Amino acid sequence: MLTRVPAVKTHTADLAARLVDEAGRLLAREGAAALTLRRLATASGTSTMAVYTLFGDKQGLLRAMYRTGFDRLGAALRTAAATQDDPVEALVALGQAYRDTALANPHLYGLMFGTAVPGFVPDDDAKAVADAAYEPLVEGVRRCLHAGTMAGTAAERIALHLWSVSHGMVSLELAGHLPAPDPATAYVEAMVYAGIPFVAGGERG
Amino acid sequence: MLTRVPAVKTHTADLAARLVDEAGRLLAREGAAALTLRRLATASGTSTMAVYTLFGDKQGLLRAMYRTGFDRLGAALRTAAATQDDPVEALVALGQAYRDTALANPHLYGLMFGTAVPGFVPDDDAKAVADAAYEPLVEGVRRCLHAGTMAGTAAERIALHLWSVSHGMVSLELAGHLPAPDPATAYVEAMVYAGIPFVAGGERG
DNA sequence: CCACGTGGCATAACGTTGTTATATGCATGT
DNA sequence: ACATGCATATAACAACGTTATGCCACGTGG
Repeated sequence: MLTRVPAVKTHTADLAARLVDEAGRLLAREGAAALTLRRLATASGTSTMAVYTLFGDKQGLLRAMYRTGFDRLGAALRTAAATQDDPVEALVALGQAYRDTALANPHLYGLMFGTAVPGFVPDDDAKAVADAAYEPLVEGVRRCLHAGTMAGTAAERIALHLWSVSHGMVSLELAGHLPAPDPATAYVEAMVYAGIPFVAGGERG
Repeated sequence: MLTRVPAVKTHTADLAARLVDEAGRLLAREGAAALTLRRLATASGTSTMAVYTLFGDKQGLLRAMYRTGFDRLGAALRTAAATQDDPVEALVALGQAYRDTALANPHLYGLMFGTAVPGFVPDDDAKAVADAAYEPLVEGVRRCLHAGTMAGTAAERIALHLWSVSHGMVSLELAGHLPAPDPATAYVEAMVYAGIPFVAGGERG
C-alpha cells in the first residue's frame, strides 16, 4: 500500500538530499538490487518523478550518491589524519579510516570503485571529487617526506602505492578472498610493509 | 530441491559451454546491462529456458562464468610464471599477466572481484576455484624465498601483499583513478616496490 | 517395429523494473 | 483574482527475470 504523506512541500534541495540519503540507506541495508525507484519513492514519501525532475534519471541519482560517498570518504580521511601528530602514525590512521569507511558501507564502496550498478559510469566532474578525496593521503605522504621518514620518490607516486595496497586489501576482504585469521591485523601489517620501501634508512622488522 | 545439479548429457554440456562462452562475449563487449537472458538466448540460437534447465537461473549462469573466469586467470598466471627462469622476473611476469587478463575483460573482472551484478554472491565452491587461481603467486614467492631473494615473512603473507597491490592497482586503473602518464609503467614500478620490503638485503634504487 | 512416457526446449504469461506521457494541483507574478 | 508554469502524482509502455504450459524428439518395454 502507498503511504500518503501530507507533502510537506519542502524545497527541492532538501528533497534531493533526502532522496540521496534514503537511497544510500537502502543500498547499504539491502544492496543494489533493492535500490529501485519505486521503493525509494515510497520510502521518501514521494513518487518516482522526483528522481527525474531532480536528477534526470537513475544514473543522475547514482552520480549524486557517488559524489556524496567520496565527499564523506574525504572528510573521514581528513579527520583521521588530523588525529595523529606523528606522520607515519597518521598514514596508518588514514589506512584504517579508509578500511572502516569501506566496510561500513560495502555496496556504496562498490558503487564508487567498481561497476556495482550495470550501466553506471561516473562523469569527469564526479571523478574530480574522487581525486579530491584522495588528496589527504598525498598530504600525509608529504608530511612524511618533509619529516624525513620517507624518501626516494615523488609524494604522488608513494601515495598511489599506498592507496593501491589499501584499496586492493579492502577489495579482497570484501570479496571474501582474505584468509580468515584477523584481516584487520593483516591489513595494518600490509599497510606498514607498503610504506617500508619509501622509508629513509630502509630497516624493517 | 535446493541443489538441483544439472545432469550432464552430451549435447547439453556443449550447449552449456556455448552459453557461458557467448555470455562472456556479451559481457565483454557491452557490459553487464546487455547481458540479458533474451539476448543471450537469441545470440546462442536457443531460448531462455536453456539457462534454467542447465544452470537453474541467471545466478547459476553467473557462477559458471565466475568459475571459468578464475580458471582462465589461473591458467594465464601459470603460463606466465613458466616463461621466466629468474624467480623475481617470474613475479613481475605474474603481475603483468594479472593486469593483462583484467584489462582484456574488465566486466568479467568486475564480476569476479566486485559486485558487478547486483544480487550475485559466489558460493564456497566458486571461492575455492578463486583461491586455486591465486596459488601460482604463492608458488612464485616460494621460489623467491628458496632462492634467497626474499625473506622475512611467510610466503602466503608476501603473496597476499603482492596480490593486494596488483589487484588494487588494476582496480584503480579500471575505475579511471590512475593519473594519465603511462599506467603500465606505474603498475610495474609499484609491483617492484611491493616486493622490496621482503627482498633479502633490502637495497633499493 | 510400434506405442508411450519422460525430459529438454519453445512459446506465452506474470510481476517488476526504468522510463515516458498525461493529468493535477500548488505556487507565483501581474 | 486570474492566468501561467513547474513539480509531482497517476497511468501506460517496453523490457527484464521468472514461471507455467505445450510440443516434439528421443529411449525403452512390448
